[in-house]
Amino acid sequence: MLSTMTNATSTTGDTAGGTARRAPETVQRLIDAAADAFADKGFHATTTRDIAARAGLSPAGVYVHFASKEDLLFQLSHQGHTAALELVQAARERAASPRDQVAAIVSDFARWHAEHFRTARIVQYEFPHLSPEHRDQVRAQRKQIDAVVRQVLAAGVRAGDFEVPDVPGTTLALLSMCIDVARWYEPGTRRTPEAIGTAYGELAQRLVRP
Amino acid sequence: MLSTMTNATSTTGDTAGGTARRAPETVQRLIDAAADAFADKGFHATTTRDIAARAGLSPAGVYVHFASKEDLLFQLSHQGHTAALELVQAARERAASPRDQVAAIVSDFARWHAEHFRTARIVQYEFPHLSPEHRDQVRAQRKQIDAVVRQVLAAGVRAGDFEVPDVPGTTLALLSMCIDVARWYEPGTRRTPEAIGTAYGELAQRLVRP
DNA sequence: GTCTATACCTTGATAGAC
DNA sequence: GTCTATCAAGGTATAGAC
Repeated sequence: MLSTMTNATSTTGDTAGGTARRAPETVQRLIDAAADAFADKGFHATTTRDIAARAGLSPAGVYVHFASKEDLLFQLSHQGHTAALELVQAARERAASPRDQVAAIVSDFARWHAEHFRTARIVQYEFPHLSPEHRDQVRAQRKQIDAVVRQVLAAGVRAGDFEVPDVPGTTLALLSMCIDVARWYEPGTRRTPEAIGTAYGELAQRLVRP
Repeated sequence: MLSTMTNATSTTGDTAGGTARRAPETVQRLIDAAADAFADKGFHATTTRDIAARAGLSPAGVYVHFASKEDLLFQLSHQGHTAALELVQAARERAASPRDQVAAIVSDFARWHAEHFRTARIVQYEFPHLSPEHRDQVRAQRKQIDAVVRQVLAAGVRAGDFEVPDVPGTTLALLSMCIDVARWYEPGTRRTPEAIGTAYGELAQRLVRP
């Protein structure tokens, strides 16, 4: 799937069959360090020295595992989108009716953007700083997330459970609502991530009811 | 109101009574140049050299009018938030009933985030890069926008036109929906800014109906 | 109020020993 | 696979002439 990955990072691709055996531990530590740094200061304001230090490596140590700072951002974005997609798919499978599916998906998606708001901010807002090739890959992941919601809305309309004049537009609006949580949420916000999720799930149901 | 403005930029404050007479033309040209540059590359990736060049000045010319690059970001953010607030207030005054007011506000706010998506992105997503003092000032402007929507929702509930279990939460969700337009919109998107506005206004009405 | 020139610093990334 | 040392480039901001 990630056939255009750089050599420097192809060792991360052990999700396929577990053939890779070369210590991916440092790689993940670097990704986590980058996530912290990018979340604190933004992609461009973060130095590779800072990332290396947070991971307990020398500045040069980064380049053994990643081709560039941008490559680090890509791996991080890719992991984040994968997590989000799996979350949304799991929510759909967990619920039976379109009504419950919409609530489950929106609830979990919003909650994820609150709980992981640091990662989510990078994933959503540093996207323009990816290279064109990496942007394309992430865009493909985003389309998959969008497709899940759109299909559920369409199913609900077909079943007569929903009244949605504009399915693609409403899909986008629902996802927007959740994604924007990452922008405004911070620890100590009035509501917990769980409460935000529940509230947004109910808002979604109100929006699509006939 | 902007009493804590830096000296370097206080000449911009001629909105009060028109007492300032010192060519604010170059100042605005610099702000516009910064807007273009920040939108293209982000705040931190933009160089002061680039801003100066776009405004037709030497690198040093910037510092006659602004104390720092961050100061430029603040002026730009402040102008953007002022425009957005005025837009929202105008929409409320234009409509009579809470139902029409919600539609007008959400429609215009969403449309603004599409039409001015370059400015809006800076305004919304470079916010963390403002200095603490400047962040406070912008936060105050945001609260004013939020208050307008919240009051309209509350009025609609009182009048029995709306059913909104959670007024502050729904206010936030409606604004979120609109703000996120700036993230995904780009010229050539399926729908025009006007169509997006209309669609979002209708979504808002669906969301709050009893 | 704008320029040229530049100080002074940090950046991303590489070379080569171990 | 990690280090120390370092490069070339480019960063913000200032000094001082005009």
